[in-house]
Amino acid sequence: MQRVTIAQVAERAGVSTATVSRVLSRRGQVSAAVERKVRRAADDLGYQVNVIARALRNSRTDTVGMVVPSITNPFFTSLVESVEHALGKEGKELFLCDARSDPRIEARRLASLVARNVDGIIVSPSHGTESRPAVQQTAERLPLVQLDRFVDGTTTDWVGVDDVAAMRQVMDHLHEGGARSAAFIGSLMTHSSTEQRFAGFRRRAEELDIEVRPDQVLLGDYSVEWGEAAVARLIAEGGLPDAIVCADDLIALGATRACRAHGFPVPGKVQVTGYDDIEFSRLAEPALTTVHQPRDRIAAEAVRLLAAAGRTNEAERGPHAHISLVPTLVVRDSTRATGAPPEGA
Amino acid sequence: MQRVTIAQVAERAGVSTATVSRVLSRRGQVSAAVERKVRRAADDLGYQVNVIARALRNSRTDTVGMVVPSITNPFFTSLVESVEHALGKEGKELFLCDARSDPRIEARRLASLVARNVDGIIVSPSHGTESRPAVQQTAERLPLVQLDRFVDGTTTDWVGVDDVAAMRQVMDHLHEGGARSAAFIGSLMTHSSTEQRFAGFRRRAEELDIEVRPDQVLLGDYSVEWGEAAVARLIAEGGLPDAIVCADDLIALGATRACRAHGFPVPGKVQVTGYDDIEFSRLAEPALTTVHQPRDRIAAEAVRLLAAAGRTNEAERGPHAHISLVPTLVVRDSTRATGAPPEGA
DNA sequence: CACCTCATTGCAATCGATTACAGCTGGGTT
DNA sequence: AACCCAGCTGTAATCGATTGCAATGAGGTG
Repeated sequence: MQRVTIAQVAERAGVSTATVSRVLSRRGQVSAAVERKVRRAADDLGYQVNVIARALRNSRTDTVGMVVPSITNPFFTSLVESVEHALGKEGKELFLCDARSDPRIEARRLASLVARNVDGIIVSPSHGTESRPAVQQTAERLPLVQLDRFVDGTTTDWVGVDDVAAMRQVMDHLHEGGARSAAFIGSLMTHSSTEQRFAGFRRRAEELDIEVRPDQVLLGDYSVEWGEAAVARLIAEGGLPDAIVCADDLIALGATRACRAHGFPVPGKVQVTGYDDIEFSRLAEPALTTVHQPRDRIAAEAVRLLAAAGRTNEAERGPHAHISLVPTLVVRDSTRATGAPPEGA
Repeated sequence: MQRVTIAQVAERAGVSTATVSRVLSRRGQVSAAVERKVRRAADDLGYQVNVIARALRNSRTDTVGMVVPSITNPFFTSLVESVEHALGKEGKELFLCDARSDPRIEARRLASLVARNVDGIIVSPSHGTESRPAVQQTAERLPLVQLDRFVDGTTTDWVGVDDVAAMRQVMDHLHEGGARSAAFIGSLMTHSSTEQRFAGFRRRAEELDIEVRPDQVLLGDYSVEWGEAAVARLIAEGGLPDAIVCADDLIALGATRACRAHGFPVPGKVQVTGYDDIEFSRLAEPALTTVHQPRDRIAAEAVRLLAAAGRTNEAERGPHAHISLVPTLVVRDSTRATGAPPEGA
């Protein structure tokens, strides 16, 4: 395996390894005749550079590492796709790791990426505080950009959306649809995204005079199951409010399902909103009103920041950037059109 | 970045690099006192091996590469998750690549994995024939296992499910539900999976005397959109059969949606089945009857084959294994319970 | 006391590609 | 004719970890 080395190509072409390297990496001057001989030999032998050896010598791998909390969450997979696309344009490749929402696994992955000499790391941290040591240490060694979520109290580049602004749009829309009370279903506050989204939710609710009962703020995790369970609890403990605002689409999908299963039509009896605009939010019954994140743009900015960090010397690296993009509300069928009151109200 | 080398640890501990290496990789004999000194020094400096350098020397990277047609297809992401899990137990890591369903990108990814000296490759080829050269060449250099799909006429290890047996179960179930005619919606026959599934479909349909009109076999790609479009075409060109058998869940999700949108209740007027049992098949309305693939088992077998291939010398590698697991039918609400005739029949 | 054994430890080569530096060659200058 | 220069090519050092071989020294034996 991987038998053909530059030395063999050199021998076959009757030149030195230096010359072969110069031809194959297009650096330095080589006469046309020799170049032809070398290329010929390389093709004949099926030569392929050994990226490992090159990386050791250059301490550059043209590879970027990415760590996400869960590869089965469609939001992250589409983010990964966008990142890979953006990197492709720069001739870089992506090394993807799944942290399984566990800061310890996450720390191992980060360490392993550092050991692999990736040129930079893009991470969406699993935990708002427990991810800190690993992320911080990693950022001291390599260019690192946090994506979507971020760790409390770290100073690294970050790209994401303005959750507060998004929630403002959501609440305004629900209010127009007649909602005067609302529940919030999110993950534990250990993710910055839930924290931000909840903050935006609460602030605008107050401003619009939408009632939020403290026992109707339910925190679990980003999953369909949790959405279902949370709604079951709401129903058991005093009934549903006019609207249920969910911190992501998976939760919203589960919540919608549970509402309907318990005989509360959506959006007839209760409006439901999601967040992320994953593909299935469009397919759900009813199609989900949600917040669309500009994934390609987020990815592009992240890649740009990494590239910039890679070029400048570590010591003179400037202040870190926090890039916050504005997401857009996608109105579908799980909320009511303007002004319609709740059924039977 | 990555500043601490074995030499620095050696200096700090007052020993040679050889000794440090022996301590840190637990090989060879080292006195307890020296071992302590070395570990102490390594910890103090925050030493981490440079995997690149080690890989160059050992020509082993403890990394397995995986190439899938599309990372946004939930079936593949859950397969990836299973593979990563299985590899974790062996102390290996996964390098994941997305081929975007393009054999050319796929070829590039494979080449890059070879160049990166991965220990083995797991690939679900994008195309039944065009993927051949790249897969074949790669398999000559490295242990390689094809997963789920395979390339026509290649001799490598393969792990997947028995599509024909699965389709047999599907057809039997539909037949019991009263179906006497059926359509098939799949991807182009360029994927072995569609090919196999269609073969199983057709064979059992014949045996059960279920009518399959040639113009009701529609081939596009694995996507929700195609499922919707295909059903629209069926309706436009002569109406729906008793059952629609789809080559994967995404198609089935789209098909179901389109049926309902055009006023054909599922399973009332038409039964629909999927394949893969992705998470959203359970959440769809109605929940999808589908074929569950034993993903963990598939992944475990693939990893086992790779490990075995890695141990034996390439030359004396035995015959290649084709491991075919039996999937199970998951009956949900998009098909009819035993014996019920179509509505209005 | 001479000699042997065996556990430790160090030296230096090695993996494969890159590149600073030096050497060579042929043509152009004065 | 002596000298320069530019363009090409080769030699050898380098990246960091591993490991065969040799050296060292402590302890044991006769």
